[in-house]
Amino acid sequence: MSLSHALMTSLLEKSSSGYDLARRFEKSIGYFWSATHQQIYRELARMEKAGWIASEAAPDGGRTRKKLYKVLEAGRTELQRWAREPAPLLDIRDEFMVRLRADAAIGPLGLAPELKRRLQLHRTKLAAYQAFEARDFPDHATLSREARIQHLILKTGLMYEESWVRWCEEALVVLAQDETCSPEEVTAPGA
Amino acid sequence: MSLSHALMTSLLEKSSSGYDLARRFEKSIGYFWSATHQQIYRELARMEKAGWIASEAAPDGGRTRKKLYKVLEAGRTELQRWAREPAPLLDIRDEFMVRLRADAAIGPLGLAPELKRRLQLHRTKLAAYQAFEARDFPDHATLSREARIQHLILKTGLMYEESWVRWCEEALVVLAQDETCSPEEVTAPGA
DNA sequence: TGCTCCATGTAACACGTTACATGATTGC
DNA sequence: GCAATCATGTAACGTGTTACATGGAGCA
Repeated sequence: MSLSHALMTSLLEKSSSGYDLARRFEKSIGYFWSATHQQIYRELARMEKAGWIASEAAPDGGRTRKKLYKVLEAGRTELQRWAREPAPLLDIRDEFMVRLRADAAIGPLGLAPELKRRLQLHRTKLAAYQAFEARDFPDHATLSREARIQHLILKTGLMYEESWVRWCEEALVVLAQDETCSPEEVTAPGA
Repeated sequence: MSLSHALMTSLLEKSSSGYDLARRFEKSIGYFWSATHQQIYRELARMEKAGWIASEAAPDGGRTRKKLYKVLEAGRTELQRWAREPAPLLDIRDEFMVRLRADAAIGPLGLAPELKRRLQLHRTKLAAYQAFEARDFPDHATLSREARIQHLILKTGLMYEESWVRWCEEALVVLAQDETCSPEEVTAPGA
């Protein structure tokens, strides 16, 4: 997998400890790629063993156990090699689609509340991305290559959330045509 | 996880063997949810043990080893219970985004060819979905509830591929501004 | 006879998730 | 002193992936 390469990319941007990486993966990076701290520690240990990264005690005079990881030349080379490999398209694999199929197969299951919850979550995320965009990419012409690529990545999230917001709104209309009855009233046709 | 529930939903639509399910997951369902035959056999065995489904020899007079699985009442109940649980939003976790970040961090890596390949794949999928839509949902008003939900699911795929096609086209423009040099000319800034 | 497809399965491993554990530092 | 947060780790388990194995059916 590529968690190791995601971590190295993050370390190239800024040398960090496992703990810091875990927090970054919960926040900005985590909007596009999530990982638990256990995954991260495990992967850091492997990468150090492989000679891709090296750690040293944090420059705090030994007051904490904190380790600072930095990418070695071998790691940089590996990242370049890997980046040129073809990347698999991610598949959708959305559990909610399975639920919709089940709803179609065995009758109204009362999915509207869940759909509303999801719509709300997507709207929240969209607003967060729009705020990022306004803050970090205010002008259009004067950006560096690096900034333009980071903007491109952010636009993936914007595109994604915009699409889901529209889709949820449409789905609510479709479900509303049938779910005038409450979920409690549903009976299994095969029962 | 919900592979078991995806399989039960599929079995509700049509009682099948593991082999048939595997082929269906490679095709229509697999556009939204993929699974290998090993996963499927393992999951079918578990579900039979749990009393959610039952198997019998296929009605072919014992000429093949084929087993026909069908959903039991306990399985249907479980599916209804599960469908009402909140479903996690799927995260993006796209390896290509990591590659783009790496490209931004350590300089042009020659991602354009890969991007073109992905654009082509998305266009192909989009065309396939559009063909499904034209074939299965030709009119707009006279559809059953089940058909309207299945149309909704298909529209997820359409939305998804349309978005990616647009994004890839935009990304190509961004990368073209810098990748006038060939990948071979790239040197690592830190070397 | 040999090839391909049908049909099911075992085994080993990689990755992701969850629970639990440990000890130090910071702030009240 | 106590709680929260920092910081790292072990263990167990579930799921997904890959390789390999088995044997029958249909066809040239």
